[in-house]
Amino acid sequence: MLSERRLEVLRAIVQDYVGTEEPVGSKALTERHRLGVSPATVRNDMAALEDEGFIAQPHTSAGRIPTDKGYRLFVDKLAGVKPLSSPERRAIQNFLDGAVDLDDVVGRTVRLLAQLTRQVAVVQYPSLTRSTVRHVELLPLAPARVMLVLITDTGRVEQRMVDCPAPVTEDSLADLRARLNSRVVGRRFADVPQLVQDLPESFEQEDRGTVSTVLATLLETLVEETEERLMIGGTANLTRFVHDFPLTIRPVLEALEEQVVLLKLLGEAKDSGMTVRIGHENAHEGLTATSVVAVGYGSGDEAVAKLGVVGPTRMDYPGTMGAVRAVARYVGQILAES
Amino acid sequence: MLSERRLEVLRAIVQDYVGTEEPVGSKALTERHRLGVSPATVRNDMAALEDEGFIAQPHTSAGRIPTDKGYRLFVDKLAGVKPLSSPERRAIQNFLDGAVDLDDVVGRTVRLLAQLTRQVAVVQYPSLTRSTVRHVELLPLAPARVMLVLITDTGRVEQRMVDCPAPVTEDSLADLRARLNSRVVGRRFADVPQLVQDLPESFEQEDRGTVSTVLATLLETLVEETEERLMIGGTANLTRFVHDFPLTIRPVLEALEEQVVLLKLLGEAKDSGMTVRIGHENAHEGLTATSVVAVGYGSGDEAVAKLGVVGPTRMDYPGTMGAVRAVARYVGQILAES
DNA sequence: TCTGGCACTCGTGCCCGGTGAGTGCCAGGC
DNA sequence: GCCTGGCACTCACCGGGCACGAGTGCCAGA
Repeated sequence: MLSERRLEVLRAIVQDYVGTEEPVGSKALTERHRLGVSPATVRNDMAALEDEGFIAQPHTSAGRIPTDKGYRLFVDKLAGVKPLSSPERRAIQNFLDGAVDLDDVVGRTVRLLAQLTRQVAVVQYPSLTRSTVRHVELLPLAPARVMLVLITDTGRVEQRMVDCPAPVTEDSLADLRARLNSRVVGRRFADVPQLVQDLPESFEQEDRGTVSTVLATLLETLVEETEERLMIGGTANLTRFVHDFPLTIRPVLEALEEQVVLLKLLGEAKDSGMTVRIGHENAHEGLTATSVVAVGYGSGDEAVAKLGVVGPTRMDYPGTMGAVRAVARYVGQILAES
Repeated sequence: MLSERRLEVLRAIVQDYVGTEEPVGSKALTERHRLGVSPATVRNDMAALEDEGFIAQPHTSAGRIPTDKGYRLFVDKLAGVKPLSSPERRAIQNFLDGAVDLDDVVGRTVRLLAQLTRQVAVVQYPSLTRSTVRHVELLPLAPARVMLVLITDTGRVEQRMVDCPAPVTEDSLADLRARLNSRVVGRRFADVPQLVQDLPESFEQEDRGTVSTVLATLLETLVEETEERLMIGGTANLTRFVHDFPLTIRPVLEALEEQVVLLKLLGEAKDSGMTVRIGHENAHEGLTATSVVAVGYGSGDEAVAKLGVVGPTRMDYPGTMGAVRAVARYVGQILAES
């Protein structure tokens, strides 16, 4: 195992490199940190750290930079989560209050997170299947056309157009609405399919077609593809690193445009607690130079969705983790209030 | 006025520069185009074009590149709109069909436009005020809490939570819903404020507070700030020009993140016909190296919103204009069907 | 009015040596 | 046994000098 001092050297290297964005040498390290030993000793420690694969030098006669493995050790053992300052906390609250609907909440959260971390922010809408049903509405728009509106306890509203096989009367629609709601309100969306399974049978023959069509549409909205939505922001922050990954920016932007990739990325994060994936730990090859910090959020103790940031592996992990966690908590509160 | 041949030279310069991304010289020009004259003659023409401000040279002993004024002349007089190939048309239709709701339509449109033009695509949601009301729904979620849902003929659905001053009965809510809808359904949202102006007066004293609150919320959703929404995509295409504007990419990304800027940009476009704004014609300083091609779209003959692309001034104008126009038409069709 | 010729400009690429940051190693000291 | 100062070595980076060539403007002649 590495000695205490060597870990300290690694921590110093990570901190300096994150700050200066330049390979750090033994002399600079002893000048900027009170390690209590000479550069020569640090050099020996650095050689050892390099043997273990925690740091590397871009070329001979340059300083060292942390490897993915080095960052991993730093995040796991050496760094805590830096709590936000109280002005920052107030700013978060002020910024998130006053959102008029869920789109607004998510939009503000993305901007806030991007601004706080100065990185690319990704916020997932509350998952339908993990939310509970607040109300299901059926609106007759034309004789054989109904709009289905789903409302969750997190404020998410989804609507679908339903083309019925036959004209529907106002009365039978009201009937369906009432019976549907009595079964599903307050239940989790994930349970809805089995809760409504036998519903068509309880209707008159003539309405069964309509009921089945409506239910089919309802179930379709719960399919993963349509139920998962997200918003991203702060992509301009990618350009902050234009000098050290000028062409790496492209695959990242491309990955960010692929909702599938992002959803997978967030999906891989643990449901509870914070997940940090560093460089090559990300499966997607466009993101091997980036790290992802993600955390679940929800109105209660259970996560209904995830949010996080994407940035270069050389990021301020303690600060980023602090901001991500704090924002997730506040968003949870806002959702619980609505 | 410029002679026919000089215009031809300008056209050739624009085409070559767009293709090669490099300043074009007199010799290369005569080799690649059948101008019927020698390089020396072309040089004289180029000198004249430069005097008039249509082209410029980045430095002595380099070829010429078009100026914003040169592109302007090219777009206005020299270039047509290039119609799409029929496979492209089919691809558009296939891609846009199968959208499940408006979000999906807009999302697909953005991706489609970005892919076709290989540039950044911007699509505005149908404006509320320019759409007509299909239905207004009031859902009781709690004794003194109502969800207001607006549905437009373009398929856009907006919802707002309303906290009422007093508990509302199911009956009075139904009453309000009925009276409200009878007044506004089929009318334009822009006219709604005056249509509902005297509505509270016709209610019992005890319900007036609730009615006013609901109406106030309704009117709030029509305020410009919340009513305008848009989606962008294809930002990864910006990196295609990383070698010729490596740091210019940042202000562009920043501008794209500012919804306000984008809305203003689209707002400046003409309601009917296509608008092309080139380089410095854009007021925003982050966008002086980019051009915007925008066009209105709508389910009928009137535009309900705009869409377009943002790209470098050195873009394929005929192709881009063709793609933008075609996509706008198809989106209009899709909206009309829904 | 067009053309070929010619001198000139100047950005680009390349080589090259100096500089300095940083390293690895080693002998000596605590 | 671990730490330290000293020392030779490596090599990226920087700036100057130089050749090259694309492209131009101008002019005389057709």
